[in-house]
Amino acid sequence: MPMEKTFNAAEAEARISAQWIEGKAGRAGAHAKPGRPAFSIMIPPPNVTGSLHMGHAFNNTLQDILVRWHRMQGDDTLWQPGTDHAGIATQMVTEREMALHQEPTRREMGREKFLERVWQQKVKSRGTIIGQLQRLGASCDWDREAFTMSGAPGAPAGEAGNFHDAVIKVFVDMYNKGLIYRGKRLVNWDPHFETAISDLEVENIEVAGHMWHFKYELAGGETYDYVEKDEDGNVTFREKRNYISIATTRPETMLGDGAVAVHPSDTRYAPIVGKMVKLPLCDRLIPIIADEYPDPNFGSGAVKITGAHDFNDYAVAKRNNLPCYRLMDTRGRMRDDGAAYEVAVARAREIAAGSPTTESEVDSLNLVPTKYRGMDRFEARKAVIADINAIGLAVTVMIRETDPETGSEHLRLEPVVESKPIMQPFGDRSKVVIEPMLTDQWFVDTAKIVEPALEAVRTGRVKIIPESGEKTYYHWLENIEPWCISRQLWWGHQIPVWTAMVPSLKGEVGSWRIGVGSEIPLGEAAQFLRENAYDEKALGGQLTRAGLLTMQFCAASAEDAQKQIAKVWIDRTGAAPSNLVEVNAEPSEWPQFLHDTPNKGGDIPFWRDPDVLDTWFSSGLWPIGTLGWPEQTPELEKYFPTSVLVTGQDILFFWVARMMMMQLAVVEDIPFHTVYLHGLVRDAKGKKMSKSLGNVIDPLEIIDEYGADALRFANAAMASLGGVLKLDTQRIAGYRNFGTKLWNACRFAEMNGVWEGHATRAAPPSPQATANKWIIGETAKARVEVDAALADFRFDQAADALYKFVWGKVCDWYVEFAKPLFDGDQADETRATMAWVLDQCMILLHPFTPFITEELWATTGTRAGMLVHADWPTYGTELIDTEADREMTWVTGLIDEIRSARAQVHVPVGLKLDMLATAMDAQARAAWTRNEALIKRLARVESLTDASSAPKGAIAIAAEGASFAIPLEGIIDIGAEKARLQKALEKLEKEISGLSGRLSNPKFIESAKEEVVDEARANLEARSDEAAKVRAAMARLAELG
RNA sequence: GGGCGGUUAGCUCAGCGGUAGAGCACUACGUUGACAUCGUAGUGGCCACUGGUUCGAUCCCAGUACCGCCCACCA
Repeated sequence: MPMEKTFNAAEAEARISAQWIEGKAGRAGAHAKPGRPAFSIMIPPPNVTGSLHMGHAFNNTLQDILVRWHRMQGDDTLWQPGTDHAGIATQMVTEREMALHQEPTRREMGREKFLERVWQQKVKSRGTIIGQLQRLGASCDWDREAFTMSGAPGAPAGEAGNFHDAVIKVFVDMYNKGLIYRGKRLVNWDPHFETAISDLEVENIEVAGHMWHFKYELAGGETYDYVEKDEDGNVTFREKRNYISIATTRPETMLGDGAVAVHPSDTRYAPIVGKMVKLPLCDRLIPIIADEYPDPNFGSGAVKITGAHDFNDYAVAKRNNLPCYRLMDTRGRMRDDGAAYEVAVARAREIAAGSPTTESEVDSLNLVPTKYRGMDRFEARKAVIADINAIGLAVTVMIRETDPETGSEHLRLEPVVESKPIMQPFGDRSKVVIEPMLTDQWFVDTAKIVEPALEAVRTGRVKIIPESGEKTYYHWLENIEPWCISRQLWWGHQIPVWTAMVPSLKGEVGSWRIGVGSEIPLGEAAQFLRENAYDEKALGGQLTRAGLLTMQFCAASAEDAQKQIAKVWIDRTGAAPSNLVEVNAEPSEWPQFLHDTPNKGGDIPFWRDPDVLDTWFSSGLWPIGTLGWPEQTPELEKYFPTSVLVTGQDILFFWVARMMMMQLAVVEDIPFHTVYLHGLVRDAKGKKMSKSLGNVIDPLEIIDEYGADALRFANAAMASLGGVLKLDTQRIAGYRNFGTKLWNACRFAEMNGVWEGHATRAAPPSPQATANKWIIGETAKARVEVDAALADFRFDQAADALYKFVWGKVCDWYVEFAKPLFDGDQADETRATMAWVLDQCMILLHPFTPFITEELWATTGTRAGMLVHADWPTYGTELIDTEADREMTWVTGLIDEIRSARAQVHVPVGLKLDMLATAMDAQARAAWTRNEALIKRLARVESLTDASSAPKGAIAIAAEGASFAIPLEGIIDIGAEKARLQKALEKLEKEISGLSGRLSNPKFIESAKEEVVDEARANLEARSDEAAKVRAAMARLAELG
């Protein structure tokens, strides 16, 4: 059956994809050859939130190119597929979906039911994603598909796996090494999702904000001389004041102020440092303190300090031992819990007066005045501003107003409100304003594990491409902050830490209250207990049964935790706890357990931390986790560290840096040798693709319209290093055409019986015809170029080389040369050559355009196997015949010249011309003779005869070693020919003047490299030669008039 | 405020010491033994600006302007 005119992508892709999958073409180690190295890539696991977008298509195309390339070379290749549970994003998507279908809310459902629901979402999205990857042609090992939450408790059937175990083990190990700790810290709190998030999940966006100025009055009616001076110390302003002026962009937080801070060097406030001010709207006094933080040149130079709601203020509060009063609940509303305001504020005054307290007590005190309780934070802001204005404590300016009716002037005081852009933090998922919130969270002590990650890149053990990525990497890691890894979500790996009641040792009670209200970070306490608890002397030598305390146990399972708990009980009391019961408790309920125990009904409660881990904690273990760690599997042995990580530069910190730190911390090895970072895919205009802009391009739509190969080739061609990748469908269409071009070259071959009698064509033939010799050399050049480009991750250069070779060399020239050759004596060797060359095109293009090449492979011969497992060629320059190369350059150059001249002089395309050779050296003559049929056909020349000189009215053609003339009196457009020659001459003269200018400069001769000088001389000679010929032709033309 | 990158043909981008290339778009011609998802020929560039290094700079260096991106606590 003859080939169709075009490749039917829609039909063939589905069929071929199924063949690859069923034949396990991407199986780990498929087509591996002895003695070849391993090559492995871990897919950046897509989130199970929906479907893949163009960025994924791009990213996975590059991976597949590398994987197919290595597999064909015989490397033991693994491309590990899988998906990421993406805690916050997936929980969000699922809840959105639930709302859409009027299902019960998450809280109504309860944790267990909700998790079942999310698993459904996971299954659905996973199916979509895997289907998309397969449509793209991704040759992953589908039998190894992984999921970052596989094997988690509650996973439905079919979701078994060991990733969860690996994550838990790492947590436990890192905990035991003191790399993970729990602590009450100010974290970024997302009031929408009601969870802590890491610094990286916060987007700082500039918004139009306001700054309000309030007066805080000195206590006891005191006053002071407020004096401003200029740089020279001259007094510029003096006033008796009874207040200090503060500025704020967040007035509602003033309710939780713990102090007003001024810079120690600020002479304006020196008289009142240490004095107390009355906190407006609150029945509290707060001190004026001196701290380095305030900038005396900004605003009034005095800063209100709200330790619980601002990162800077928190640092100041810590330094100065100020209480941090939390004002908001988890939803960002003003607190409405705890004791009545009067009671709370009374206690706050006691604390301020020196009454001993604990961090947990301070946290439990609700100092939001009754009026504001329960208000949304932005409502509270308005209310606070209004109330401050009402009591006259806003800083005001005097405004002169003219009454429009009476025309009378009067003065009015107006509060100072500056409008200014401020950087406001938003949750990257929720898009709501992030609230700094003082909560108990788990942290990775990144400072302790960062150094090996930095070192690995500094020493070149891990290479980041492009290099600029390394700088960014250093910059972030060198300034790394503790990583908050706990999330108050339900979907994720639950933190493997249990809290249990254990008997307290003497002296422990009061000082060792661990859990809510702990004085010591839990990690430290636990470590201390591990180190000291069994040494009775260290803890006073005696057990007391008087009390119980909470102790935390980090364990891989509840059973392990129970064993640990029992051991502590045995060590302390000599007996295991009678009735250890696991209870479910939210953190807010923990204090109840603390107070209701001991021994309520004889049960000893223990409970698990309800929080889950940050998604990136688990995806940070992707390389080892997917290979079966902690078991020492053969795959781990073989494929780890992985070869390359291909990922977007936007997740360098989120993922790449964390994988580096975690792998090095856990298995003391790098996760990958090379990191290839690519830019973000944008639309044709460079705009970010977003649903709201409506410019999202669905990769499946592109594949439907142009085929997967076209998308893939476009992706490869776009993959230049750095910057934004603008995706243009016109370009994709162009590469679809490229596929068609190859298809039709094969179709031409088929029509000419090229495949017949050339079933085996693994080795290049040894033809006689120059054109055949030449194309073999061109093929070798292409192979060398493609390999070099891919070795450097220059997908664009590889794609470019292939495009130029297949279209520019094979189709434009070689197929045309073959036409006359098929009619001659060398028809058979030409068939053999073309069969081989087209095979090479398929092989070399296969990593880029796997579908069409696989289809052609099957169509054009009887093959031992599929193209996906064909051998990648290794031939190189030895296949280049320099003589043939030179000759064909001469031939194609001559054809170009004749065609160009014909077109410009408006010779009818169909007209075959007689040509004269006015000069021809031996080499030129030989070249002509050997390729006469080719030149005649492509240049539409009827005959060539020798002539002593060019006749009048002829167009002149110059070639190396030869001059030709085409007599066209009466046919040619003399004006056009004159113009053509004039233009050619101008160009030549420009070149000549440049060259001779250089050559006449003695310094050039002296300093330039010899070969450069020689080249310039040769060029000058050649150009001068040509120019002479052109001038002669112009002279002849002039005679014609 | 700090860091990184960019500025080359109408558009999207390569090139990166010897005075410029591709694809698309555009123009003209074209049913030549595969291909109109095509062919042939062409038009189109003070390589952002200003200095410097060099025999020679789009390329190296410094500065300027503009544009991106990332990071950052100025209340």
